[in-house]
Amino acid sequence: MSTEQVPRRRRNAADTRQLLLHVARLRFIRDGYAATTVRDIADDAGVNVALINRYFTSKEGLFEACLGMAASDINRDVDNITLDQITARMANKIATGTDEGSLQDSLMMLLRTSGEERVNLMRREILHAVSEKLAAAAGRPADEETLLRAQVVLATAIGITLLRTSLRLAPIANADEQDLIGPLTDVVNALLPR
Amino acid sequence: MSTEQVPRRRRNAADTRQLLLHVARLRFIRDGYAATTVRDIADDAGVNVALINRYFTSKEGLFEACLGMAASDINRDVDNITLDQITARMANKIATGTDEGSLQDSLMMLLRTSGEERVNLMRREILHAVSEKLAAAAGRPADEETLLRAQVVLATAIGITLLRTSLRLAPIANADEQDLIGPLTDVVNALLPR
DNA sequence: CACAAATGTAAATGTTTGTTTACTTAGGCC
DNA sequence: GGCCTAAGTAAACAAACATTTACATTTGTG
Repeated sequence: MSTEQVPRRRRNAADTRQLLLHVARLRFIRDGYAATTVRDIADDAGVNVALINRYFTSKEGLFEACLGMAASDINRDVDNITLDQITARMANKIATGTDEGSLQDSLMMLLRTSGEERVNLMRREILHAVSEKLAAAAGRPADEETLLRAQVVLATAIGITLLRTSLRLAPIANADEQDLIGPLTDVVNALLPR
Repeated sequence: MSTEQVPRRRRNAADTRQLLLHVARLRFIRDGYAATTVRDIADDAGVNVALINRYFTSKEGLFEACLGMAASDINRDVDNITLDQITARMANKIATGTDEGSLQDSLMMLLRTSGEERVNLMRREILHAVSEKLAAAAGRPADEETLLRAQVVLATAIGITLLRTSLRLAPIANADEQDLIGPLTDVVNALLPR
């Protein structure tokens, strides 16, 4: 049996910064901002606590950086999306496991709050952009009602993600892509008919 | 101008207990478990911190009591509900402001976690019961797919509540009962066709 | 009215928190 | 190859935290 020694990482600021981002994101998503301690994060990364303040000035700064990552990931997912793709991509991205930058992760990250008002504004802007892209995919004039309906689609995605990852409620938590695609198709077609 | 002195409440264990429950629920819903301090709660109630431990043994105990309240409230809301009522009641209960025991409050409370596994089990049981009642309202045999579809309805309610109360995302955050009833009807009919 | 139990408070306790400081170690460049 | 800067660490810091203890006040009752 190997000694499970992590292959001793060489000193590299960029790599360490990235590593901290990665493990912090997982913690923030799973436990939330307040319940996550900077020592938790540092231990996960196998580095000293002080590095968090060195690279991100504060716990808050690290959180904002994680939020920025989630924003990029989720924007990439919904960019130039078409109405036909919404259902399939939602089912796929939601059902697919929690790998780095998955839609589930990004959505959960967007639900986390640090209490800072600036962060709340960021979250609102990101989600507003997402719902506008969904509304645009519907192809209809971007009126208030279309936007509202797009946000209900978004709400469904968020709710499903919550029930699956945070609450682990059966059977939806164990549903695979194939199980989800039917209900999701019905919801999207009902909310954003072509 | 009056001195704004709160009408000095007489000593009464039951009343104080209830008062603590009330203000704690609001805090837990708004700020989450970890971000809420027992001093916040005690100050809101205008009583000494030690009373929390006296009446609920711990912060955790107080949280569980709040969760129990939310469970009762939400069960009352979905008990014996019929398919026709789901849409109207969802739209009404979601749109209606955040008064004591509102559906929005109960749902938000169910999303809060203290980290304790026992609490996670409670939340899962409550939501499972809710989704079973929704499935029962659909009138169809209680197979897995009906339950899954009922949980997607629940997910939509949760998502909308989150977007409204926690993220305050416009325009869904400002939508009134009349604005919501259309999209909600479409979603419920699509997921649980009669 | 007195007194005992119930209700409430103030203050102290020991952790845990995020952050800072002073120090050590590794790595690239002339 | 020595050296200077970048990268990382250990230890200490004060503030905030949940909880406990010891004490005060109110309230119902004989």
